[in-house]
Amino acid sequence: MSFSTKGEYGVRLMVQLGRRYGSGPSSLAEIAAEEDLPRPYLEQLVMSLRDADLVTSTRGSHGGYELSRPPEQIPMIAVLRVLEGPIAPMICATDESAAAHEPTCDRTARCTVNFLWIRIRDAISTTLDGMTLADLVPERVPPIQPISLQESRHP
Amino acid sequence: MSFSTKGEYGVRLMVQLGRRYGSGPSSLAEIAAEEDLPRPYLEQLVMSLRDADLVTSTRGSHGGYELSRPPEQIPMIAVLRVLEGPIAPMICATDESAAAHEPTCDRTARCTVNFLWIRIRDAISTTLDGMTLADLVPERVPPIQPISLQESRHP
DNA sequence: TCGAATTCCGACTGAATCTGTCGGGATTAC
DNA sequence: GTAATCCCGACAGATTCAGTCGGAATTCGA
Repeated sequence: MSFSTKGEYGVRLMVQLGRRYGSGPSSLAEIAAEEDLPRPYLEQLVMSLRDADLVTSTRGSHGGYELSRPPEQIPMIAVLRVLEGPIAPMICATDESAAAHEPTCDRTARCTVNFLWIRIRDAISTTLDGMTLADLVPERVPPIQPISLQESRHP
Repeated sequence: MSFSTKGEYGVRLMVQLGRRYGSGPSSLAEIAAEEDLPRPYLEQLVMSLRDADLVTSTRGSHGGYELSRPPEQIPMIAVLRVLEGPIAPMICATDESAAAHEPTCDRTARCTVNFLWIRIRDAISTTLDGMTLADLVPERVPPIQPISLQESRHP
């Protein structure tokens, strides 16, 4: 039972974007270097985050990615759903299609076992419900003057 | 983010053993048939459960498996740890080696991100801590007379 | 207008894990 | 002795992981 690196890398990417929120788009190369992650792999991840409207992209030179809204308004459960798929310890206990009660419990012990998966799922969901990206972005850099960057960035 | 069928099948197996607790060993073939699961696959799972001393085996004819102790004394977290490995949403957040604080947080965003994985891990752990196998074994069959079985089992 | 920087996108791949299957050996009750 | 059962290791197809690669499309700035 574990998340994959998709989840880890993707969250780290989002945290970086959270720190830079308000400074315009950041290129993937920049973030990949700072987090020491393979840029082509991050590309895959950020595309799904974009499709989910969690980040927006700007093409062309000086383009990049930025959060689609402030970190406080980005629930971590949404981030993880995009990266890792629905929070479902077992197929019978999906969180997204919670309304669609499929009667997959035809065998004897299954129904009672579902109780376990649902408890686990709910535990994760409620934990994540209370968290936004802002909780993971402690050192928020205030909108920076591009002048002060120039000297310390590329020596 | 999901458990594998190891977890599902294994738990279903344990529930079956819970229902039969007190009736002597049950053969795998019996349980596999009742739960409609591949017996050779269950063999693999039950061996690790045996190695973890959650079930005991009796070899030879009329042998089989049974719980090593009553369902009330079998915490579900122990069952899932055996079947699925340590409860760790990410490598940096293992539950078993919680004492060994490895300083894997050398990069910038990692430390803050660990906070997330640890919260998730703790949510699962505390949920599971309160559950034993007895919670999943509602219809407990009292020790059965082998005579009544004989006619209804193999017609 | 050209070139550099960037996103966009699909295809490919080696390794690992999942989900089993198979075949036989060891042990025990009858 | 024989049938039932556990024990155990090897194998294998499918899927996912964790990337890599190459190039097309877009945009900014000189």
